[in-house]
Amino acid sequence: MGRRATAQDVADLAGVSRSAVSLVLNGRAKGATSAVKQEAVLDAARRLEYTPNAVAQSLRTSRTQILGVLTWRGVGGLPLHLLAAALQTSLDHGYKLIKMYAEPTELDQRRALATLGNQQVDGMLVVAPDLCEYEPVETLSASPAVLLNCQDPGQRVTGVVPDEEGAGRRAVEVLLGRGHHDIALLSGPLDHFQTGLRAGGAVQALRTAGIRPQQLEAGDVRIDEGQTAGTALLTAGRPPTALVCTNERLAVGVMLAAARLGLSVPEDLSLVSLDDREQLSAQLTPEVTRVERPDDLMAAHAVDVLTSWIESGDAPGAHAYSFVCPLVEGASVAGPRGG
Amino acid sequence: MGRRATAQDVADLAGVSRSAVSLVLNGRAKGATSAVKQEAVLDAARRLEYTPNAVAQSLRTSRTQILGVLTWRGVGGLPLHLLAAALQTSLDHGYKLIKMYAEPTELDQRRALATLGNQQVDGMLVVAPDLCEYEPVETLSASPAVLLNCQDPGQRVTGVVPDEEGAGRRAVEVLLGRGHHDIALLSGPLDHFQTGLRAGGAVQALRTAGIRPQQLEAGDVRIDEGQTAGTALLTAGRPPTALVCTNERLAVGVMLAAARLGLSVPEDLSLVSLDDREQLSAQLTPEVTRVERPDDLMAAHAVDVLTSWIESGDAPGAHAYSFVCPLVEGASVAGPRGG
DNA sequence: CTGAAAGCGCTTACAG
DNA sequence: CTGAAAGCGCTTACAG
Repeated sequence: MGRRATAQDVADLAGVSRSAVSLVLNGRAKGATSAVKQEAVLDAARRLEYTPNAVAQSLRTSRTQILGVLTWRGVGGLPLHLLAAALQTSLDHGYKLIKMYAEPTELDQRRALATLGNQQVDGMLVVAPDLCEYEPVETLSASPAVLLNCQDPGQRVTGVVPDEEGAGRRAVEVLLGRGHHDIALLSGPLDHFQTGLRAGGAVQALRTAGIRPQQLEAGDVRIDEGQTAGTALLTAGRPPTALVCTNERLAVGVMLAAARLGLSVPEDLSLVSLDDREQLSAQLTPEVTRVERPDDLMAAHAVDVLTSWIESGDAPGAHAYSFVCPLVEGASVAGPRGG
Repeated sequence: MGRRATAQDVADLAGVSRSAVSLVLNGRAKGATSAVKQEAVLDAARRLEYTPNAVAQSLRTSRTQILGVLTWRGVGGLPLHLLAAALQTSLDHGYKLIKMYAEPTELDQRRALATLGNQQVDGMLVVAPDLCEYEPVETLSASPAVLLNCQDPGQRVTGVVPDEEGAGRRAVEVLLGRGHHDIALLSGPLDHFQTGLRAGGAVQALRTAGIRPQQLEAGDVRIDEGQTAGTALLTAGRPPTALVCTNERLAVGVMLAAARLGLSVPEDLSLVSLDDREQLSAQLTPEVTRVERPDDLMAAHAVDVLTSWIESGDAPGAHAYSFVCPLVEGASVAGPRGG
């Protein structure tokens, strides 16, 4: 990049000392430096296209304006939307991000955190691909750190999570509200923590309404698995009038199954999906009613908490923030007889 | 994080000078330091859990082991898969990544590159969401930089791109090879550079075979648009026996349209899609035959070129690397009469 | 074979 | 109101 101008170069050109340059450029000259000199510095900086070397600044101030992000691959791959949202907010706050992948093993996590620590990051963000319990290693609880989409069972580190159980409940309530009694639930593998919560919330809402749910468990969260399960459900002796899917890929499969069987949504089957932020259910015809995970809000909140902690210097108590998953109404829900 | 141990601490504990610590830990002690002292240093470092402060190292060596990534939002959002692949390879090479979003405007690009420059990144990676021509600002061409999924029309900066035209051609050839003559093409908006290339390649292959293609242009790359277009195509007077979709979301829509109409793939319609790496066409039933963009290979190559440039110190000539898009056979192609 | 010294580019008390 | 000096934690010629 050629040689970059340094504060010394600016000082030389402006005819002042290096300290003066630093003060003026950092806005601490407030009357301590004559207006003429201030102008000279500003002008010299402009002409030399001077911008301070962030590495040198960091070494001196021991603040890097960098957040470390630790993430890993889950059943649906990386939490790309959460990561993108976190990056957006961080940049808005004037922080850069250094991301590390790690296997969820303790050794790997520790190694990645060490690398981030050497890099002198100002804080850490742990972003889980699937909602889970996360046991933080001690380095984490000792420094500014926030968990996103996971939570510390020991409550030592602040976590920001979606209310997945509430999302499952809400999906069911939409159908109950339209008068459905024959409601089925199609989920991914139930041993998966996140799916378990979603399904659990849905089942609980059904039980509360005195409905014994018909439950199907797909082998995997995939479109084809959804199609297979959907076909089985719809060709059974007495198919339900409504269905909740715990993931939108399953919902796509169900729509394909219904189309194949000549059945219409919502006339023959009302459908509500929990969303995984891939924008699939929104593009189906009819648009599928869904309960979404508020990735943008969650990520923004996590970054807000983290940066204000860094900037205030004192640790807030460890909280668990639970975010409501909002309902987005499509056109896939009608009454039990298509009404 | 409490106070981290410094090289001085290690030197004190080991009873040697700071220089000795640095030499031993960087493996440059080769006989210059007695074996006993080397052991003492290593041992002290271990006991203090010493790891060098990367910021201080960077300031001294003027190497950060950080790559700057510049990216922006395209029609399908961010190029998340390319970014994930680039991160993976970078970490494998011992480089961290700092990512910046920028609008594709020159001002924004310039600002983001300036931030990255202040951070003293060792090199820059420009990752485009959709294949395009990218006019690099001068800072880029003056430092180690590689373009991923875009290319410099002026050929000053190395670019790594997929052969989208070839992908379009290949999709058609699969159908021609099975004896189809009635082949339609469903694309996204043709004024989109990437879509234009895909469609162009397909049309060219069709023309070469003496086939005048039936072309449909969806208003947007969405499932529902694909479904609408697919329905129109399949209910027309004389529907084609085969179809190429330029994007997998369109293919999902076509599958839904076919299912609704009681038509089967591939018996009634053979289908080939160009893939956008969302793993949708792979999860349809039947699995859709597709031509994929080799994101992992492209990203790995871009990072390889960039890091070896950084490490060798001298700029390689600006190249344009074009990557072949491989065919992945599903079960969505048969002969014109379902044979 | 080893240690003392310089210096990367900054910021910030501290004298004058 | 301003400049000279120290120091962040490292690496690397350079004396001894």
